[in-house]
Amino acid sequence: MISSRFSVAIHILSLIDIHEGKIKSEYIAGSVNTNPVVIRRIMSMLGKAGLIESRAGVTGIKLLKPLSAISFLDVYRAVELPENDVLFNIHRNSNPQCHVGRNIQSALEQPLTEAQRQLENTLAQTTVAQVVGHIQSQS
Amino acid sequence: MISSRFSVAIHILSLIDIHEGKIKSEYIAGSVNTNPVVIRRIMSMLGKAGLIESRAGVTGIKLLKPLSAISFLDVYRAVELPENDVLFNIHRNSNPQCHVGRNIQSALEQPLTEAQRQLENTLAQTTVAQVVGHIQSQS
DNA sequence: TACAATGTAACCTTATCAGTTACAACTCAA
DNA sequence: TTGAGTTGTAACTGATAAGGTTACATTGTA
Repeated sequence: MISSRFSVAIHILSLIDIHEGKIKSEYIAGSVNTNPVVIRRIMSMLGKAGLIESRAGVTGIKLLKPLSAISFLDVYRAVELPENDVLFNIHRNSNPQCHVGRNIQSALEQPLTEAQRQLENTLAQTTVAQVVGHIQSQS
Repeated sequence: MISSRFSVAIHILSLIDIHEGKIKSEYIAGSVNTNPVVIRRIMSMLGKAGLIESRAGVTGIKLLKPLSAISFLDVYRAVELPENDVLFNIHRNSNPQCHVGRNIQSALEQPLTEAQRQLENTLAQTTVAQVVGHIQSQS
């Protein structure tokens, strides 16, 4: 299952936008209902992905792109798939002396890559701005 | 990341088909390069999903459907998503006194459900028979 | 009846995640 | 310039899940 970091990250970005950056990690933690360090940890990933910027000692977070230019895929890539960007964990070390063991990996690669591509395609089509739009339309 | 159970399950089904069911868990384990109990554990899930049938004491596994009728989605559902069938873990317990916290969950539900649906759609379009076809076309 | 295979429970190790404490580094206002 | 307040991170603690392993009861068959 994809970790809750992903949905928390979208929550964080929405709050930054709505409060125009004048917000601290402790406030965000109060809205998410978790510890400020959890928030700062996720913000650190968003920062490394070039989505936000913040500075030690300074209250406030800057969005480096408008939310309409930040897709779910951008967020997903920022906080998930740490090393190899692969969704399906194909077992390695199959027995090369077995015909099936020798070829199973290459047989799985194409369809599973395609499935991941479709998932990412869909994630690319929603922006965080749409989330804020939905939230603002609620009472 | 989706666990390797999924790819191992496809490996198992391919072997059963190629050997026409005359095969034991120990042999499969040799091809996958793991412990027979790991294989039997996954076979148990495939059995509960109605894809295969085997009996204690009897060598051999029966496919309950032709591989051309077993999609990657069938296998995925058999061995992953144990309880709630949800791919994205949305954080619960957001602060209901915060406008964002109160509405983030409903804002995320629709796009994430759609993304999962697209992934599953793609998985539904590949069958395990295609994997066996690919393997048999190799040397 | 004895052998061989399956089905499962139980345990261990490892990895990841989320929560938490602690603290260094940094800003800015008084 | 000092002190309060904030961020950035390291480190530790469960909790949970996965894969590997041992052990053994159950079952069918030669």
